[in-house]
Order: sequence, then structure tokens, then C-alpha cells
Amino acid sequence: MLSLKKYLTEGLLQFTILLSLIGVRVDVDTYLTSQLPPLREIILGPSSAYTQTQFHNLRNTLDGYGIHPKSIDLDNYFTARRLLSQVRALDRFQVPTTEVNAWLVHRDPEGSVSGSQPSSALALESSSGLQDVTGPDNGVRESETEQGFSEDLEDLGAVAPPVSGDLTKEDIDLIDILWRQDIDLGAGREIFDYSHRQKEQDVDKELQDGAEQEDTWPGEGAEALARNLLVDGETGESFPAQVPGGEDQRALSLEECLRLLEATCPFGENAEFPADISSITEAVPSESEPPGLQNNLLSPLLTGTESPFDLEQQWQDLMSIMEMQAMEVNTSTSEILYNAPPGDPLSTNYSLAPNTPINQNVSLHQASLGGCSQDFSLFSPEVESLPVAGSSTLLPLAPSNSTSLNSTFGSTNLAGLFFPPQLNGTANDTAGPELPDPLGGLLDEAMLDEISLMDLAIEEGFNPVQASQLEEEFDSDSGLSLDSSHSPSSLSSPEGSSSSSSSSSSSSSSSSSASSSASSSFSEEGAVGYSSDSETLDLEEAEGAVGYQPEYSKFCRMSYQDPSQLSCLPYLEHVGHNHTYNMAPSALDSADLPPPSTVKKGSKEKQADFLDKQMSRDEHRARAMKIPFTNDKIINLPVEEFNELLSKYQLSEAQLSLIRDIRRRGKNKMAAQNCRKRKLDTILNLERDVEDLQRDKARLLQEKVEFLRSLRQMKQKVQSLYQEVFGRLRDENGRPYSPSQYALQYAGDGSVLLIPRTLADQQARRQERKPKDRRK
DNA sequence: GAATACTGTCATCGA
DNA sequence: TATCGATGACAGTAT
Repeated sequence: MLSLKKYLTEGLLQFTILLSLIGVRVDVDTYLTSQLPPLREIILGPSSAYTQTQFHNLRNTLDGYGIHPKSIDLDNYFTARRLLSQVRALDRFQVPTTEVNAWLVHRDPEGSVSGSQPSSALALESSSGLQDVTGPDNGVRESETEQGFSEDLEDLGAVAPPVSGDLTKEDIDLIDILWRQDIDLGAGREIFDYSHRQKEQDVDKELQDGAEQEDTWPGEGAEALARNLLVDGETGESFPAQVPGGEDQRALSLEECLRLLEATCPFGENAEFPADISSITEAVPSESEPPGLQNNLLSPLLTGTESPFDLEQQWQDLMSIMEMQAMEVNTSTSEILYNAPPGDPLSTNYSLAPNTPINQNVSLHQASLGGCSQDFSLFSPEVESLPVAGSSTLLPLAPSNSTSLNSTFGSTNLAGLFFPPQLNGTANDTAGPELPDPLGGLLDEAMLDEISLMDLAIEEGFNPVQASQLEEEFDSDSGLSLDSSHSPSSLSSPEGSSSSSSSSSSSSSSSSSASSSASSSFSEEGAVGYSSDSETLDLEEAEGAVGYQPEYSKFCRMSYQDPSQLSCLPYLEHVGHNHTYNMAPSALDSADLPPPSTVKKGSKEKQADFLDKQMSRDEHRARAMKIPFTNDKIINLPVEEFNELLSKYQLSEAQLSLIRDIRRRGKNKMAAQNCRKRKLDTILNLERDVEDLQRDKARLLQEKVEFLRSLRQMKQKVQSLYQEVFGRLRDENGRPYSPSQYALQYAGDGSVLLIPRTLADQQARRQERKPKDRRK
């Protein structure tokens, strides 16, 4: 179950993200034919399985369309089954690139190719089971999906040449837009979706009219669907044809979102000037550059100060996803991670050894977040700072083979998620500034260990979380939150045997010769050692619950054996596994039992022997010693009452000794059960504590990465300012100072001094020694 | 038949 | 000192 749950959860997450990216309308017809009209109505009803809008509505429980709660799971399950396979196939290089291409085509003002594709797209859709292809963009996407990756590149080059030439950035922007739209879904969207779902329903009715043809829906059903697709345009978000002016609205929203993105994303403008960053960074120790260039750099750096807020939220979202994702180790990712562009200025000072455990641990589940990985790259300046070279920008994303694609989509962006790209940069890039690296100490081995531990915590913490959740379901604070599903077989069989057990006679005669027949009767009842209803009730009346605690404790493991709690679970009252402590047959004599005449003699003997076997040793002893009261009284009575009870009877020394032993053992038995319950609770609490600590640690590490990123930005800013100031300095003759001979030094009062390089180096060495001495 | 889990029991300690 | 609860250890039983 754990694996299944994990699989579904993971798949649904991937599926969710994928839907968010491509706006796929889920094809439920394949799975819900006319044999399941109610389910079909529920799932294909006004609210389900259409677009990302509905999906997030479901997730956000907007309930705008009155879905039955259970339909959500069914919906997710059936859709996930099919779409999960597509998500899984991401590493076979189809979907991720097509997602990107679809949006690019949509944004292409010319859109010549995309506009010519709808018919083929529909045909492909019917064959692939994807219904969502409504717009020309999706048509291209579908066709590309079918045709493979090589043609994707061609389409990219021919159809959707990026305006800025940075395809990666556009992809990132678009993906971020989708995310924002998902988050900010308003009523207008829902209304739109609703109206167009009604039309969809009409089409479905038409399909249902031709009920037999539904199974073979690629025929007429596909045509109807095609009509529907041409009419409603699916997916709501990206669909212009349905609503007049819808395309304009969409375009407007895109632009708005782009503006929003540029305003919030600290690297948005950075990506526009990757070369500038590189040149400036490299130029710090060397000769200065024209100051005008730096102005272009400073502004994005300044805007970068706003980044932690947005990034924080996005990190939280992503990490919440990551916590639910069972991340697997993908060692191949390191290759991609360390193949960062050599000119990447951000990777200059924060490179890692390629064999650090970080990148071995950081990876997504195969290509599970292939589409989502683009979102991750949104926060990755590395991606945005890739050399802008048109289609060449896609090269890191373009797989030469399936393996590389898997690693690319599975890990690269995830690395950007967990660690800023500079962490994954190569160590070969030594073109950085010569200023003392303030971050060098922060990225030592300890830091790497922590980050790797974070991965381990997330990885290892997942199962304990699930386990604890199951445990919590299994064992609540009361210790008796039992579910019948946990032991269905145990519940059914004893109940089935209750009738025969209740018909047992009142005869207390037990014979050893009846053992064979008794055992056979047990096998017939299918529940050897389980007490019947009447037995339990009678025994509880006669002796109290002490003798029957093991029964339900078997279900709740180490639960407290409190009979009062047992009353809350009537179905458990009658079911259980009893080793000992059954009532004495004499107690059954007074119980309400059917007249002996209604019971066969053989069954009487069987029952007697059965009950005799169910008696505990102490009960046997008490019976043998003719103790005049029940073991329950012996055990549970308070000391005073117990002594009074003993004083009422004339008991021999052996009887008194036995009674005291019974009392001691009975109390000790309950104490042992309580002790074990406490022990289990302690373990569970510790488990939860560990999970909490793991979450806290992961969160803190996220924050740390964020801080490092901010620090890096500040450092770049300082470097730029340094160069700008240094470049403007002139000596008495009006000549610029040589960076190799002079350096700027920041004084403690905020002033900046121009000192010889040698002196500056000496001071830098002194400052380096001080921390070392302090450590000693 | 071995491994494991559950349960009862004993011995012991401390309150 | 007797009683009781808690707990480790062991053994029996069931799965």
C-alpha cells in the first residue's frame, strides 16, 4: 500500500504539474465508458478532469460545481493512470519539449504553422487519448509529441523563433505565468470553464446517444469530440476561439504576467545580459570596461534585493512538492550539473566538486517533474544566464539520447531548485574576481554535508512520514483508533462463528477426549482462539474485561486495555485473539444461553472443551482450587474490598496464595500491556519528532540557500560598484589606476581607500589568519 | 522449520 | 513492610 500510495501521490503531483504546464484536458472516456454512467457523470460532470483550472479547483476545494468528494479520487486515479504514463515518458523526450514549444508557438504572433495544424492535431489527439488539443498551439504540441524530439527542434527554429533569442527564459516566464494563473484562478476563469464544460457535456450526451460507439470512440466519438474541440477550445486558459476576444485577453494576461515576472524575478533582467555579467565579473581584476555597461548590470542587481520574498514563497511551494516527492538518487545528474557554462559568472566562486553527494542525491524522480523542472529553473540564474544563442540555448535541454534527457530534465533544474546554480558550477571557472570571497567559508564541506543531509532527510523522511501517518491512523491518542480495515479477516471470521458459539450449551463438562472434535470445530469456525460475541459479552458480565484484553489488543497492537475504551468499538468487542483469560465455564452456566435441547450434544462438548481451552492458567487453577469468586474480582478490586472479600470466605492457605498470585499476575499483565503501549507511543512520538526536525532542517537549509543566493547577489553588486568606482579613479596625471597595482579597500566607517595592491593583499592575509587563530 | 510478533509471566526496582 | 506500578527479560504461542 505504501508503494501504491507513493506511486499515486507522486504521479498525481507530476500530473498536476504537467497539466498546469500544458493545459491538457483529461480523457476519461477511455476509462469510463457507458458501463459506468454514474462515475462518468461525476467525473465528466461540470467540474472534473478538464483543465488545469478544474484540477486546481479540485485541489483547492472550491467546489464550484458540486463534485462528490469521492469523485476527486476517482478522477485523479483514472486520469493519473494514463497521464502518469505520459509523465513517466518524459524521459523519453516527448512531453517536456513539446510543452515548451506549445507555448512558444502560441505566443508567436505569426503562428502560421500553428494555425494550420488543428485537424492533424485532432487526429493525433484521438489516437493518443488526449482531448485537450484545442488551439493551434496544442495542435503543434501534439504533433510534435508524436513526431519526436528532432522535429521539435525544427519546429522551434521555424515556427517560434524567440523574440529575445533566449528560449529558456521565455519558457521559464511562461511556466511561471501558468503557475501564477493556477494560483490566482478567479471566478472569471471558472465561469469560462463552466460554460465550456456545458458544451462539453452536450457533446458527451451526443456521444452517449450513440452508446455502443463510445467504446470505439475514435470513430464518431472522435468526430464529435473534434467538433467539441473546435468549439470550446479546451483548457480554458490558452483558448481563444471559445470566447470572443479571448485571445486578446490571454495575450494581455501573458504580458501582464510577464511584467509581473520581470518585476519579481531577480534574474529576469539578468538573463537579458548574461554576457554583461560575465564580462564585468571577469573584468574586475583586470582592466576596466566602459562604465556604461555596468549601469545595465547594476539595475538588475539592485532589483535582486527583492528576490528573497518571492523566492521564499516559491521555494516553500516547491519544497512542499519535494517533500511529497520520493526523490531518488540520480547520479547521472551530476554530469549535467557540472556542465554549466564556463562563462557563468555565478558559478565562479561557489563551485563544488563533481563528486559531492549533493548532486548525487538531488534529482527528481526520473523525469517526473520534467515539465515542472522548467519552473525550477525559473529560480535558477544559471539557466537564465546561459549564452543566448537562439536554438543553441536548447542544447542543454536537447537530449542526445534518452539518458541524457532523463538526467537533464530530472536533475538539472532540481539542482537549481535546491542549490543555486553557482553551487553546481564547475571549479574550472577561475575567471572570477580576485576579491576575497566572502562566501567561500560558507560553502565548505560542512555546508555541502548539510545540503546533502537535507536531501537525505527528505529522502529518508518521506517514508517515516508516511509510516507515521499510517500509524496515526492506526493508533490515535486514545490508543484505540482502530479501523476495521486493518484486520478485515480477523473481523469477519469470528463474527461468522458467533452464531455457533452462542449456541453452546451450559454444560461445563470438559473432556480431553473431545480435543479432536473441538479442534475440528475450530477449523470449521475458522477462528481458533477467537471469542464469539456471546462469549465475550457473557464473559465481560461475569468476569469483567480483564480476561479479554488480549483480544482487542491484538488489533490495536499495544493499545491500552481499557474495557471502557473497548465499548467505543463494538465491533472489536466481539473480535479478538485470546491467548488466555477466558471465563470459567462455570460463569457461562449463568449466562443467557439457548436451552440445551436446541443444541446437539456434540457441540456442547466442543464448546465446553473450547472454553476450557480458552481459560487461562490462573482460571484453571482458580477453578481447580475452587476459588469462590472470579478472577476479575481478584484482580480488579481495590485492596480494601479485596481484603473484605477474602475475609468473607474461609480460605485455605493455598487458596489465599493462589488468589494473591492471580491478583499479582493479573495486575502485572495489565501493567505490561500499559508499559508496552507507552513504549510504542514513545516510539511514535519520537518518530514524529524526527520528522518535524527533518522538516525544520530542510526548511532551514532552504533559507540558508536563499541567504547564500542573496549574499551572492550582493557580492556581485559590490563587485560592479568596485569596478565602476575603480574605473573612474584617475591619478594626478588623469590616467586610470592599474588594477594590478592598486586596489580599493573598504574601511570600517564606510569609506573607501585606494591602496597599493601589495598592501591590500597583506591585509587580506591577516584577516584570513584571524579566524583561523580564533578557531584554534 | 525459521523468523517474527504478540502476549503472559517473573524478577526487580522505586514510590 | 506491604502494596502497587513500571519495566526488562524470558518463554510460549500464533502467524
